[in-house]
Amino acid sequence: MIKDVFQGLESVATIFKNKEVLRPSYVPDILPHRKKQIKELASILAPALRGETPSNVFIYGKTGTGKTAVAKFIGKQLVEKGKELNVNTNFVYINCEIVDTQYRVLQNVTNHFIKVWDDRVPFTGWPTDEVYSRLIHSIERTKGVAVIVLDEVDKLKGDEILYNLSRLNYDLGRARTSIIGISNDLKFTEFLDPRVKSSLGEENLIFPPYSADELCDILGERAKQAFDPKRLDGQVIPLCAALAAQEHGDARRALDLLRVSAEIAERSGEERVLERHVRMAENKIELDRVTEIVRTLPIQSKIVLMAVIIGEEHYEGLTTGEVYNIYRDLCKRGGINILTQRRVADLISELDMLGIINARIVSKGRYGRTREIEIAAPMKIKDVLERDDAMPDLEAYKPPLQSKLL
DNA sequence: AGTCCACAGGAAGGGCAGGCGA
DNA sequence: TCGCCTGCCCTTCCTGTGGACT
Repeated sequence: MIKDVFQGLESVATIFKNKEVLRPSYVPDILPHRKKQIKELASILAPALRGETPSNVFIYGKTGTGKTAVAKFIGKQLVEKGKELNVNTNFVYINCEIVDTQYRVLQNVTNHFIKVWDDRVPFTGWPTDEVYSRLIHSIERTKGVAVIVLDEVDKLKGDEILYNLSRLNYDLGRARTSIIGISNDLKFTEFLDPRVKSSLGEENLIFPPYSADELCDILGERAKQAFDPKRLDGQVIPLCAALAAQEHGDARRALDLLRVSAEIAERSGEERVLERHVRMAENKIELDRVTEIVRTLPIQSKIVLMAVIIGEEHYEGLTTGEVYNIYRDLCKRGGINILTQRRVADLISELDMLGIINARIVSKGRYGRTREIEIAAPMKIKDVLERDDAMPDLEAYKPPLQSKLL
């Protein structure tokens, strides 16, 4: 019987002073290299402080370029300034990846204005138009301006909600609203209803990716709060910044790298974070990413992937036909229906696009044209597949002999 | 030069699930 | 609740292809 498993662990010396500032959800007080965007957004929303309607804004930028941080930062300031000037300003933040239907967006926004628990709109049950009129009523009562941020707005199911929100101002009396849509998909607006498109895109803000130097500043700023300076080796921050800049200037990735590096250093009982911890963190993050992709793959793709792994262990220059033979065996063993080779070829292409395998077309002359396939991800993914309940039993499985050549 | 292999990959269409309006 | 629509997954059928072999 193990008693008190946390005994001794709670007081272990920690490298972190404040780990929370490295989390993606944290909104810093200083946003380096985003002065221009902050100024622009502030000037767009400034009319709110005079009780006038600010324009709707569409913010575009790749992940980790500070869109959300800037929006939240401005929102906080707006509400504070409003209090100072005695103007009622409200700021509602919705992440559309989590809240993705018309009803739930309306419900969330409405509930932001309702302070009494019993009066809140329930998760389900009300007709959508009733929630809408409750929202109008609630905003109306504030007699002020409400800024509604829809983060990852491209994840919304249907654009009706955008249309409804954008026409809120026509249904409101004294109160006013402004919508800020945030997306990392520039093409998103192309598919919108033209009315919504023109309404949402009154103002457009583009957030460019950070350069390696800029990421250094951002990390430095956060690191000041997160660590005691002597806990970090001088090379750690530049390395994290350089690795993240290689991707697409993603600050979130840079912060993740720094945090995971420090966690690894801490767990291995070291006093300082060193360059090699960053390298280990890079591998760990990559493995986590691939593991997650593999774990959530549909069963047929998992079996194809397993066939590739087994094939690579037994064959030289694995081809589509060989993978298909192994795949068929695995399906038979697991009692799973067998797809056609045409379909499996497409699944192989999909795995290739996900970066889990490499498949390149080669011509073997007399012996036909095919794809040569190899695993591109760490071999640990085999464990992930084997742990899957739906996978066929591989006990004592031997793939068919390599068909030709060699 | 022509043949032939082992596929790649496009096109068309069937079957099914889920969403939506009447 | 029903019928319609849409999107997705999949099959079937087909044409195209690079290079070793004849």
